[in-house]
Amino acid sequence: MTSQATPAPGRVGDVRRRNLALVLNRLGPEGVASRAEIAAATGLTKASVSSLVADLLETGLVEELGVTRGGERGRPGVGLALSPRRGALGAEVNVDYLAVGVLDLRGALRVHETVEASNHGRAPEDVLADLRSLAARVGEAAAADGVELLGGGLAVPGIVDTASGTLVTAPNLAWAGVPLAGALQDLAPGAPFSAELSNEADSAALAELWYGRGRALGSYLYLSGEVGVGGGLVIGSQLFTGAGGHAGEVGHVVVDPGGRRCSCGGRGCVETVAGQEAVLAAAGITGAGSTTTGRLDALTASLAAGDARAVGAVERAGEALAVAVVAAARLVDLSAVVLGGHFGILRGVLGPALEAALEDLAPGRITTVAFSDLGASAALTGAAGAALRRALAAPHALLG
Amino acid sequence: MTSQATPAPGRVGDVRRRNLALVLNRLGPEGVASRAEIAAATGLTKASVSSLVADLLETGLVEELGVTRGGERGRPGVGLALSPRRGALGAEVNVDYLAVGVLDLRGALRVHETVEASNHGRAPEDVLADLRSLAARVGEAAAADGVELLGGGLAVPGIVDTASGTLVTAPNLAWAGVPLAGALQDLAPGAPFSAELSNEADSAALAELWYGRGRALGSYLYLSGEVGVGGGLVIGSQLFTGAGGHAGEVGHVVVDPGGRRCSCGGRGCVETVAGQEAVLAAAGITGAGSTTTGRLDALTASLAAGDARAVGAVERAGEALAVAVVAAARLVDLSAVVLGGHFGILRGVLGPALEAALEDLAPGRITTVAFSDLGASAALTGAAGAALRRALAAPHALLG
DNA sequence: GAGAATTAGTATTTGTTCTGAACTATATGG
DNA sequence: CCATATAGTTCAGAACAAATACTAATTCTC
Repeated sequence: MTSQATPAPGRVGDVRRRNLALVLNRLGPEGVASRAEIAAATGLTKASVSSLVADLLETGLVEELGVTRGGERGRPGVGLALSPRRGALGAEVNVDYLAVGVLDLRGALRVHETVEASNHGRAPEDVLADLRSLAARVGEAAAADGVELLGGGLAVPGIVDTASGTLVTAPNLAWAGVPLAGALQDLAPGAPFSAELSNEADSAALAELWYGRGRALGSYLYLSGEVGVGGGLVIGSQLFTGAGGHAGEVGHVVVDPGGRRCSCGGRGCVETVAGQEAVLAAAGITGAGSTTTGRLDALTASLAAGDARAVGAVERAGEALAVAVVAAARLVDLSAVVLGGHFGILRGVLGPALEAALEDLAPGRITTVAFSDLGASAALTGAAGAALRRALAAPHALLG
Repeated sequence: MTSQATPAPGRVGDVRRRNLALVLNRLGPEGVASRAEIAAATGLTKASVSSLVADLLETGLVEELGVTRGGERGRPGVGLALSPRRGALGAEVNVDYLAVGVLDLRGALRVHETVEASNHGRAPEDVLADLRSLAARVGEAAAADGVELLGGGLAVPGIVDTASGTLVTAPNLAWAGVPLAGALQDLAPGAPFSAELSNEADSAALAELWYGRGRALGSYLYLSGEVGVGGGLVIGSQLFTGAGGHAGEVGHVVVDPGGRRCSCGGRGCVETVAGQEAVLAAAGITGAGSTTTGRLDALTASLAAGDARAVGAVERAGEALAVAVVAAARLVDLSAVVLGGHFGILRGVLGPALEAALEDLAPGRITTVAFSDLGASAALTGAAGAALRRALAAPHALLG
């Protein structure tokens, strides 16, 4: 829910909490700054910044780097930066694999391990047991590398209830109503911030914002091509979750009111044209005795060979995506799109088709069409990054 | 822009500013409360509430009502309520009329005056001169009625830049790049809060939220049928302005990728099917020698007579709107729509067509389709209401 | 190379604001 | 008339940032 929650009364201590986070966020993007620079940038006095930084050093989130040479006159400042000795664990349960990684506060993915496994229809408890042991192994590797975990995050391909840690429904895993609170607790045991559950497309969209193509954009629609078509809306450098908490569901925007029935019960949805199954079927690639990965490889081979049927199928997918992108552009006033997931491998044909359709449907409206370069670690990076930001937003929780 | 602006440092005084607004908002919806009730509801101590209320009484925004009888034991509380002696002026410049009204803090429209005039293509300075004298007359009437103005707002049918008070473009008025800062200053001269410029559909959407059908909803898409099709997104009881500040532009969402070229340069936009001109043309109602109002009357007459061509035109408009509404439902996770403006007079045919199309395209997704009952004063009510809320959010500005 | 200039960071006092506890004020009920 | 209950006020105490005056460390200039 986006609505303003409980009307918490303002207390005197809130001021310090806010200023701690303010100073910390100054350190975030730039990397290094001195107390004096922070004072100038935030409007706080040097005295206040000194006091706040002392607390932040105590939390372990920040460390001093020693004197920074400016070549100018006067006493040199002491460099301050986010500590690479603190991090968060990000995990992803997907249809074809499990993945866990540890991201430190400087943005480096310090450990990263993937286990290939077909999880569709598998019992959740079995998958979660595998995830638990993988997370333990990665967590130990991170500890050996000197990274202490602040929290964690788990991204899943389905609709989630973050508050309760429940996976409401994940058609591609054939899971529904799976309580994951226990699995979340085991991701980063003993960490000061609790792990949260998130949707995979949302996490990937955030990974783009913090570590990928979105850094330069600030506001964009992220499109994730997996089995379905997922989406995440980033508005003003923040994930926009909408009225009910599940915004950005691009897969079921209607692009052809007279079109085919969709599995959602609707008609003419994006997924009926640009979903993986729809594209493969339209390209004439049958599923007989082949894995999803194998069929996608066949599709890229057909595209490379210039097969007209395959090219046409991907072009139609691009046109369908364009209709949905224009809807987003009009409704939430966006001008950029970032494409990730399997859309990346279709880039050569999909990109031009999408751009051409956008020019036809709404000339000049969309000014940026970018493809992700984060690859398969996007979702876990986003989940871990979100955990780090929860810590950066509440540093006071780490103080005695 | 939705992005976080300047990183203002937290000061001790911020706490009081926030708590003043917190207490004031407790008074808002309910109407009456005692200091003790406010303390219990907000979590502030009785001592703090007493001190805050003393300041609020000084601002004139709040007044004591005398002892409230509870019939229970103990000392009775003193009722507190927003003062009906403070209000804001709302104004609207539209194609066919000028309108100005004064809304008080209790939500009553105390004065309201409309001047019919065809403003299309008229010189802005002439229209604004008329507006100025109308606002002066209404302002004096309000003063005579004991209402002191806190601020004002002006709603216009076009794209606005609120920060600079500029009307960027208003095709239906044939205006572009009109600086309105001067006109805004003259709306409520001497008022402590400066008047702001807003888009008409956005203001109408807010009027629904605060005084209309939106009170029970909290999140919805408002659709305004004027010459064009405008929209306003309300998410979590707040107007959502999107990445660039102009969200909710429903009129140019693509509903028919193979459809007609639109005046915007795009193709198959909502307005090419559900815009006033498109509907009238499809209904076979020619424009020869008749005003817009006259042609709309002819359309309603045809509908009442069951004319197949007119009914079909409105039904197709409903189907086009449904595609856009589903896009909004998916992208920002909404489940309610409120229709206003000229859509109200088409209600009998448009409502069922829209609902049927919604059931076909996305069964169960939209649970509420409501029509506005605020009539022609919606936009000015929203503009005035926004001015009142600016005052309620910053009561400290009224203290010495 | 000594002192002036300049910038970084710290210590101390002051004013604002909330909290908590004790207190006064005003009602109901027996 | 007194016990009880609720409303509201007063006052000391703690937390906090601002303002001011200070110390620390470096470069520039003569």
